[in-house]
Amino acid sequence: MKKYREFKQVQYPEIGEQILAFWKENHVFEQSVENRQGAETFTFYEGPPSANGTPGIHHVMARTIKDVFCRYKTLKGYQVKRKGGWDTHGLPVELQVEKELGITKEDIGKSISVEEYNRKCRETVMRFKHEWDDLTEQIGYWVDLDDPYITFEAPYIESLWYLLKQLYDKDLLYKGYTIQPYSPAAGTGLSSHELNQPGCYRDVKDTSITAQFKLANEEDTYILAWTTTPWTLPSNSALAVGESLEYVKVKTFNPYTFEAQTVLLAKDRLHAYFNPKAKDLNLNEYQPGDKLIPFQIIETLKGRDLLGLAYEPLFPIPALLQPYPAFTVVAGDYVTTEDGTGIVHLAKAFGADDFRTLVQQGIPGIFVKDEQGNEVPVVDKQGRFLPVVGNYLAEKMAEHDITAHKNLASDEFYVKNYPQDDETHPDYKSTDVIISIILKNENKAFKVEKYEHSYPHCWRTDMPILYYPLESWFIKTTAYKDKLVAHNKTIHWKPEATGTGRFGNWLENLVDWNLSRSRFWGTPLPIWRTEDGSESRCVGSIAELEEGIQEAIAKGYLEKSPYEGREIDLHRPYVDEVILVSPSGKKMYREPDLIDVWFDSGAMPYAQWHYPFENKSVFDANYPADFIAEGVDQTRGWFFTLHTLAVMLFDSVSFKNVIANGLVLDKNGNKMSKRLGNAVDPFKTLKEYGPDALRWYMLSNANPWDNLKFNTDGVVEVQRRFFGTLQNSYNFFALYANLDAFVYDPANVTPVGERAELDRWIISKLQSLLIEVERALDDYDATPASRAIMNFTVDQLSNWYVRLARKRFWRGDMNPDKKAAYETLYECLLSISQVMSPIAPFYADWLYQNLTNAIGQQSALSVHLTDWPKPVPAWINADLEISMELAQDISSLVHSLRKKDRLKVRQPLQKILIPVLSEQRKTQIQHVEELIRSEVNVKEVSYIDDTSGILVKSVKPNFALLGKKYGPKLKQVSQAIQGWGKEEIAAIERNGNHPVHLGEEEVLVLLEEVLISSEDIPGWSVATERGLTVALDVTVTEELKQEGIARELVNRVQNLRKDLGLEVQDKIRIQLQRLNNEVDTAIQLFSSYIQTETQAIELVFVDKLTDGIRLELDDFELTLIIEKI
RNA sequence: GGGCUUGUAGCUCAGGUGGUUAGAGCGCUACACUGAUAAUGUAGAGGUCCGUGGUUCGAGUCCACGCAGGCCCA
Repeated sequence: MKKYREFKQVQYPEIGEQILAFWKENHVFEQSVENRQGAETFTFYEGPPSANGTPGIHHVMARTIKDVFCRYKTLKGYQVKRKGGWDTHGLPVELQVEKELGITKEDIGKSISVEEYNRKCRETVMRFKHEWDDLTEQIGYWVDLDDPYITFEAPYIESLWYLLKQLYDKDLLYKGYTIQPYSPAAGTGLSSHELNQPGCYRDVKDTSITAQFKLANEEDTYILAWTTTPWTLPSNSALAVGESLEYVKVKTFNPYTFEAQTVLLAKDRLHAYFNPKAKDLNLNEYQPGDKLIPFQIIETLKGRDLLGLAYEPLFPIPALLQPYPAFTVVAGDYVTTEDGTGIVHLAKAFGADDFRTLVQQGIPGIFVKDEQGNEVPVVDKQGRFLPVVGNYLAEKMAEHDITAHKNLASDEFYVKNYPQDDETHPDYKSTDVIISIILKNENKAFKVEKYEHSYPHCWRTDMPILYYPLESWFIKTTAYKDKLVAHNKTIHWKPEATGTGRFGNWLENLVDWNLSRSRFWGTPLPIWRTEDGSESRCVGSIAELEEGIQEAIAKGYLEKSPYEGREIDLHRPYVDEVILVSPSGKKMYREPDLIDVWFDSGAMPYAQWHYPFENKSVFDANYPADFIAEGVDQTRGWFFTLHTLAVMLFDSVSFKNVIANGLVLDKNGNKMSKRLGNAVDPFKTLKEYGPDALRWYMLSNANPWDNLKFNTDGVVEVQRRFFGTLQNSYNFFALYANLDAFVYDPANVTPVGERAELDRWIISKLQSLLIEVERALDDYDATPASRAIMNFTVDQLSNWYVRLARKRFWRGDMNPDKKAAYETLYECLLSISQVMSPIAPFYADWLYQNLTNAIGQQSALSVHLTDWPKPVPAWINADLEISMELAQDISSLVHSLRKKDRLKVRQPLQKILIPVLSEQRKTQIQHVEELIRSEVNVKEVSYIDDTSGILVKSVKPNFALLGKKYGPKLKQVSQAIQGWGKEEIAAIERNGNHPVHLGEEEVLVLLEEVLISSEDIPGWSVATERGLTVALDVTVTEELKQEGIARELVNRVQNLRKDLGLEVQDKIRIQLQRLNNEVDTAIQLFSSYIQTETQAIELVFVDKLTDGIRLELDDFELTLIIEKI
């Protein structure tokens, strides 16, 4: 009976299905977790995907990485719980719902209620859960799908509220403002998504001004700064320069007022403002109105020299003046000399860069107080100047006699043409133009021109947008910057650069986390405030909310609870209906904002367990995570929010090791997109190639943090080269083990020390492999691990061990050597099944079971329930590994020599000659001499050494050593060494050193500073590689020729046996037609050899064979008949 | 525009701390082997190591500036 299953051909996708069914039936995943009950935990956090879209091939990548390390740690003895999760809130869900319903945000609350809308979102968001679960199973990603966390569920949100309240109580939650795209025409802020709609950015011609800012402490000296939004100039409160840029002071004249003056701008921008033709003009000869304006550089200085310079504001409106350090020069890292003057005007309220820079520099912006005493920008939400500026402009228009298309009142100075005035009116003047004229007249403008650029427009109103400060709730992350940075340094990032670079820099340039989103489907901000904003509170639990509701009912502010007769739902609109009572007894309303969905996912370590309301001990045992993995695009998303919440609330990291993987691109390196049709369908790919080759390809092809150019050719190659070879090796084992009725008996194995050299070699290699794979996986490096396994399997085990050991398997009956060979091969295969199992879990389990089914109870049910194989250091034999490498190299050299002389391996040759320069080298080769002889089919190996007198040595400088010692003189020294002959080499070998003359000087070159080798044997055909030289005796004697003929015949008979479909153990009779020449002689001479090899009971010559098979050999023809006995 | 990242053979990728002749697999060409055979071995062709400067006796490797692709952020 066959103990080991044999396979003609293997369908990898079927193995996937079979093993998956096996896992399910036997609850292998559950067992792999339960088996480790009480063991040390290894905590993994699942970054929740969103199920409102179908999964793509890149999800296979991400999930494979997660799975590999969780499986590995399980084998290593840890208990690894993996709770799945779903991300359910956010804009993509809303947009999808709107698309399907054919509505826009404006319809919400009108044609559709918030209640209805959110119900729709809730239905939509889990739409593709089934596909996701399917994929997860099919690729073998082990994660608990039965009890996942879901971010829209009330307990989850309750945990979020708890965390928010912690922040609120620590005074880390505050209301401020941020510069956002805003449409005055529509009266609403726009998301970046809305701004990226096609057609939003349009080329428009705007009036641009290069304004002159007069230095406070220098006569007639002005800083030039350029802007395409002149209306922001009244809000200017600082100017930014590039610290390392070069600036020049130029003596010249104002082109509008012709006044003599000195201006300051970037050196690289000089040509944009001054005509080179005017370079040599004399400043004294300038007449007002001259076309060419002379100029003269009087000083060059660096940007950093300008820092702190004070200047006078362009618009001296008393209400707008601000205390020092306003109106000074600061450094801006984004300043360039691409356009403008290399000096950038900053208006805190109207630019995100401006805002950030001024906040960092501690410089006030230009704001005025409204009736409530709040600071507001000088442009209102309708997009027009407040009267404080409007009045000034109107006065100046009168003063400078400027006529516009209509009489502009102080509240009619719109910064863009929002009233849609007739721009074709002959006197039409935009506010930008009016400002320009005023500045020109007041010697405050150096250049005014129309400038065409791309500017964003509101997709609803088609009107230009403004960047405008809007109210938002923030988490004061900047207060924890140092701790965030310090904790990050303890995190092990793969690749490291993402942690230090992308993530580290992000932390260094941290701004407060803007939590607010003006949306409907998401976690509501649990903050209630009185209408005047004087009192507020943050609700941290459902109980607290219900208490508050009761209080409000008692007070008469609420008629009844919005939750009367329904389950608690913390979403809008229900929470919006809740009114709370302030400490002073006033009504409090919820701030209408939702929070950033990244808070949802960043809080999963706590919220997935409904912490702290439930599962406190589970949380404690699983915090922080040992390992997480997501795409590198999550750096500022999930990675950041996980880290921030952990540091701010728990003064801890939330993950210790993280892999940030790259993108999966199409085979040409383009981004995959459903629209372009180059997206790879993971289900189709799985069906075709099965999960193992796909997973293996993705991890072995390149490091996961490099982008992967996904090409199915690569999957095919992995399947053929690695899985095919491995399967072949297994089949070979199974075939002969079954013939010999060999069954591996763990209780009775041949001690390694008693096995053949070849066995001990592959076992040594195997130990090295175990160590290497373990080291790589411990360092979260799956790619080198997979490559090492592949290399061992293909190059060492299959192409060397099995090839050389073949004869031991098929020759004779069971004997100790044969048993050891079976055991060795079996152990290698078994270990491979284990170390490959994290990466290729299906095939590995299948292989493991095929190997172990015969020994029943003594093995585990599944490879995933085993312990990681421990390497045995005592089995590592470095000398033997070197010897075997020499055998491989020598064989390769002999093969190439045979090839040069067209001598087939089947033709035996007498001997090879190997020069050896040391006794040690000789011993190493002698160890494997037998192997070499049979591999290359030669009778003997001889060695020649110094005593032979025929060794020809050559010498090369060892550059690494000599370079360090001689530096610039290296060339001379190495030239001298290369000129050495026999005597010098002999001398240095004898004395340990040899002198070299460098002109006058003499230096001693030491023996270890040169490399001596032997690359020639006079009179022999030799080949050399990596310092190893081999010569082959190519003489074919009569005897060798006869043996060659015998081998040739054996070969042909074997082929015929196979053609006839004979089994390995079948016996035959051979009849040959007599030729009466040296062929007959050869065959007779080697008849017993031929008979043994071909299992021929009889070998007879006859005179005439009528139905014989004609064989054409190299030099002769044969006619023969073989028949089964 | 900024930060990070990648660029080595036709393709996919290796190439600690600088060392003179840059490797592997696939593909291609030729030859061989044949009791693993839809497997295997050997040899050959194929390189501006993205470019330009620099440091050095010596640069794929270190530095600077570019170019091209990618991600994130503005």
